[in-house]
Amino acid sequence: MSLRHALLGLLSERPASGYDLLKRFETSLANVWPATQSQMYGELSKLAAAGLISVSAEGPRGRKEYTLTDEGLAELRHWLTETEPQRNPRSDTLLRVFFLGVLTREQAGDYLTGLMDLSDRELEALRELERTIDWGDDQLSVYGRIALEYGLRFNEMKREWARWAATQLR
Amino acid sequence: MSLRHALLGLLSERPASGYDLLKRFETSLANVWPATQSQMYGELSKLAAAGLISVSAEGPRGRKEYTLTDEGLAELRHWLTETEPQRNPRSDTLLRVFFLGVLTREQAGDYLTGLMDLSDRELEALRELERTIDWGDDQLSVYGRIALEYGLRFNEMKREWARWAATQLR
DNA sequence: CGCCGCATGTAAGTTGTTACATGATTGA
DNA sequence: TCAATCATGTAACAACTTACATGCGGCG
Repeated sequence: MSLRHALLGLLSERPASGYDLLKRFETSLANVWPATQSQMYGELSKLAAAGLISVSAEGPRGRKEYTLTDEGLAELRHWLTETEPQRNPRSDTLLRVFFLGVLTREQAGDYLTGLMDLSDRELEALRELERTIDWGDDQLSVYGRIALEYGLRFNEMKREWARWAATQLR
Repeated sequence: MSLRHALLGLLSERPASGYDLLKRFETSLANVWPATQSQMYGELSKLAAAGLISVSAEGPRGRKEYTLTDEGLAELRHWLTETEPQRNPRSDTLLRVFFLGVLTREQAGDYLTGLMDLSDRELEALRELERTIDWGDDQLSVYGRIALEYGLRFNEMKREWARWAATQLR
């Protein structure tokens, strides 16, 4: 149910079309809440039907610009303050760890060093993102940086954990 | 597609019924790959039809004990060694951070301290789990401990990040 | 003999993915 | 003019959730 809130959240900054929103998903939200084009257009229709957003302008090529309604903003605030972030996310990466026993120690070690490399690459990508983003003083910048910091710390943690785990195998 | 591999992985240790597997999901795998009863029974049927597992015994109350076949073990190894753990998981928790700007600073701070508390509680639960589990020398214990360590480090990281983020708001 | 736990299944609905389909506008 | 980008949508399928449904077996 969070795709709808992601859309409401983005629209709380400024009106946008489905296409615009898609771009935002591919950049800032890609690491947090990926969504496909297909899913987005469907969800936007539902949100409009529910009155949480409305079509505020129409442009060329059938472009529809959506604006958050008062009800939409209220729903966004309600979600943020009254509901618990719960869903403990599934982790493919970690699931595999449980079953490394069916491999040789060497193969298991390879898997763990592979994870280290993955975290390194991810860290580099996040640092690159940090450099390229135009950090202003707006709200999204403040909280965007906080989210980015999470990614940095998370990947550092994963790298060190994988390093430690590899030593455990011996 | 990983539920099937989780089932294959559990069956690689020893044969079990759907009911047995469900218990394992509720305990060891609950934090990594939650699954419902409904989903499991369906997936077991599919795995049996595909020849990756087979019914090795039938017991009272229609109990069916499944055993991993050679093909099933091969598939498990293939998954572990040849495929990339990819799906960067969605994070409800982090998504919310992006939109804290629509709240007051105080409300945003409350959210972050709420996350700290959540991590603390999770840490306590994992430490309790560490105490109660009967850690043997078997494969699953070795790798289960490694997975648990991940959980501990992850929650410590989240707690410290949330603490840091709360200070950023001032 | 009655309750609790064992044990399996189905149905309906939601969310998310992949692929297909179409067409308008703009800038080189 | 033609290619890239803008722009929206639909269909089929896979994964997951929630709720409903049923019944046997063992133990006290």
